[in-house]
Amino acid sequence: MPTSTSFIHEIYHGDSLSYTKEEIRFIESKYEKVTFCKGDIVLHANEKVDHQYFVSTGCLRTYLISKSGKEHTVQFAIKGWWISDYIGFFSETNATLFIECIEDATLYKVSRDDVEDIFNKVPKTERFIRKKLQRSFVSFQKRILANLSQTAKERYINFTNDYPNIEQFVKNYHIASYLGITTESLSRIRKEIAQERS
Amino acid sequence: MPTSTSFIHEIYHGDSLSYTKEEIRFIESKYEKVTFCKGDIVLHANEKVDHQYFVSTGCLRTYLISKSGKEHTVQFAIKGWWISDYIGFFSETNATLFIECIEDATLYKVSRDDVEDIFNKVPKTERFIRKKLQRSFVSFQKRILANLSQTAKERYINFTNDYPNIEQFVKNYHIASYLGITTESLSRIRKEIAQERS
DNA sequence: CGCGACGTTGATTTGCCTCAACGATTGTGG
DNA sequence: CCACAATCGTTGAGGCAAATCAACGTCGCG
Repeated sequence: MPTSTSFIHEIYHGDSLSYTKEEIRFIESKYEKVTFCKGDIVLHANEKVDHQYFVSTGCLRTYLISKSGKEHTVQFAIKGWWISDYIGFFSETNATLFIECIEDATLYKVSRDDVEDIFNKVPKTERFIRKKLQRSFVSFQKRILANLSQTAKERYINFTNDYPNIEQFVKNYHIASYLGITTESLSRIRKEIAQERS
Repeated sequence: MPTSTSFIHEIYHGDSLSYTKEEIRFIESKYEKVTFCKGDIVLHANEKVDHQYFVSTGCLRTYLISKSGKEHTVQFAIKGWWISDYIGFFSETNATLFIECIEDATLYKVSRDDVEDIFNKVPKTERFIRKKLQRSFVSFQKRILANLSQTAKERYINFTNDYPNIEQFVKNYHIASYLGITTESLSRIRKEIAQERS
């Protein structure tokens, strides 16, 4: 591999624009490679949220701990996805979520300020990021619709269909907390589905 | 008012950038003013979604009709908000939602293609729109968290606190379908809250 | 091995839904 | 100006999906 193939190509993969070596060097200087182990907490609730993370390998999730002490998973992220507490990151408030590493991970982190610097120095990145934002927007809209209009069983089936690559990494109690049900209920749903297949 | 004060200033209100007269004329040419009456359906499910709408006056909502025939409200929009079926608008698929006018409204509509044209001709608008997107993103994230972690009663109380300006326009059955409960349940919740205040 | 993490199963409770009937309010035509 | 219907919200009775609480397998690992 030539040295010109930078991790930046992985992050900006799918961007139709091409970047000069200088632009790549600049962008590269703003990202920091970090690694985490299964079980590590990348960000704690109430901390300042200054970074977002691009996932190169591994798996992470964000979750809320509600007043009653229960966990509610907001997002999973695997290879090629971004993750952060986006409420905190975008509105510059302290975190409400935890970011947890659930499978040994290699990430590229970038701060909010550096994202802005990149937009200013290499404006064409802004379009790419806007389109990414739009796609995320679409999937969150779909999630809201699913929560409003589907039963727990339907949501589980759709989850396994939509994210087979995530299912293999995560525990059932992660999925339950993503679907908004208890582990016991998910267990019964899984049993029901297994029986239907016989 | 000088003629240089265009409706564009209303739409791009809060944008710190200033625009030349020519830029404003160009952007203006891409927007079309439209009016709707209470009860009008601005967009039907299964239609192509080519436009988004900026609300100048009035009130609208988007909703899904699920297989079981029930309505689920995704979004309300009043003065200063944008509305569309953003799943369809961003992913260029047919609408899954209806857009309904629930209070006589004046809107400025703009097509997906014209939005792109504006970005190309007046690139500085892209940043403003991206920031708007980020703010929407935050509120949808909060909605997902609320649905996952709060009771119907908590969600109702938070809704009335967060959107007092919307509450005055909409019927209780609109709110119920936004919160993901039935009108009967909302009625009982309201009764309970009223009793607590005595 | 023995312990802890994870998943399952059963019994019971509960929050919300469903179905049905009944006010209250508003708008409309005779 | 009243009669009437339509729309919207409320109330009650009964049912159901999922939560809660508790106990018990099972697997992997120090």
